[in-house]
Amino acid sequence: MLSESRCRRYAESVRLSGGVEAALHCCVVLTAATEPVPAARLAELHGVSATYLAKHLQALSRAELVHSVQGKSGGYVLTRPPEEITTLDVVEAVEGPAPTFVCAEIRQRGPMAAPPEACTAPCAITRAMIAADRAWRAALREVSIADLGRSVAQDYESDVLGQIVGWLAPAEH
Amino acid sequence: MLSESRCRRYAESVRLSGGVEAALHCCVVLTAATEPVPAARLAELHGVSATYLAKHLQALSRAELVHSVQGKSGGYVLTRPPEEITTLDVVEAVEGPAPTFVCAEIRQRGPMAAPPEACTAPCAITRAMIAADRAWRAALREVSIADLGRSVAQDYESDVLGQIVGWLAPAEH
DNA sequence: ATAACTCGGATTCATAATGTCCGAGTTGAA
DNA sequence: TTCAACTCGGACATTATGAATCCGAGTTAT
Ligand code: FES
Ligand code: FES
Repeated sequence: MLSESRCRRYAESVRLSGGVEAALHCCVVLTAATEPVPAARLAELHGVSATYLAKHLQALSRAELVHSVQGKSGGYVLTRPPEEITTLDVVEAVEGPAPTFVCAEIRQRGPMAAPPEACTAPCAITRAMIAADRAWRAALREVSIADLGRSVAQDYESDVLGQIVGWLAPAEH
Repeated sequence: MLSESRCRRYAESVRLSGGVEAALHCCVVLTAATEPVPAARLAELHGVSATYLAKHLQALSRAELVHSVQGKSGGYVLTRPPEEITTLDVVEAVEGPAPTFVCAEIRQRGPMAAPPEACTAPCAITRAMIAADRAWRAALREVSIADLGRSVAQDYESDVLGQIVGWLAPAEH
């Protein structure tokens, strides 16, 4: 459908799901919105599949980051002020709380297996991975949705968010 | 085959491939080894599929982390002293150099798309993700394979690495 | 010279992410 | 009060990616 042939050579496994990008962009938009925004409208705005984006918004809803308003003029609204929603919150909501590294306890397999009673503490390798994981999450926790909104505003001269909100509201109904 | 039903509920996408764990354990073992170790032997030691582990060792070989010695008593040897091989080197070799987050340029899609000429710099969201990615890699870079070996030695009283090397060498041949 | 043992890349299979659908619930207006 | 339209919510196919496998090329010790 799309002509894009975005060379996706990169494809081993550390990559995090594409839905994260959409979810974050949606959150930034919601930062500026004053009324509930339907998922369909957000999808049209971003040019992505409506049903698929809905799936991710549901994840945000489950994580209590956004509140869903049903009914005729319903949609999604942020539950907390944007300063209190971190990028990490969104990422964990969409990607799940899984750690980047899961130890399969390799050390307990094979002929030289370590006895289970010696494996109360995590393996040294696991510890290193967990430390890195913590660093990653800490960095994401430093940035709030509000920060992202401000950065976007600075990037473009014009008041992009304002324009977008304007486009959202009147919408031929 | 294996009775383990290791509940793998965690399954969204940030998780990094299981091969990393095996590769790192192999590197730690190679730290102590004095002679080339065949992939098959490493696989047996860890109780994992030989052919699959070979795949990952090849990745390490391509990344110039280990040198492959062919022939009758060949195998793998570390190319550099273990102090100069970081955990990050191994992870990148196995998982590929892909960043954790790839921006699909959502901002350039849809009715309110930003014009391409305004998108020379990466999106604010991308910047945040890149920063977190840097933090993650920095943490992994801090730990060398030699460090891991030392930590393992401290964890267990007995000289595990020595025992393993002993098991590797004589091996009914 | 031979034979055995090594790695190397190309191939197949299974899992999980992507993308989609229709039904339940709620709101707003007539 | 009734109705109708619009919303979200979870359950369902499809496709891409990772996991696991195989056999062939090359090298070395005998
Ligand atoms: S046993 Fe899993 S990382 Fe060492
Ligand atoms: S356009 Fe890709 S992260 Fe903003």
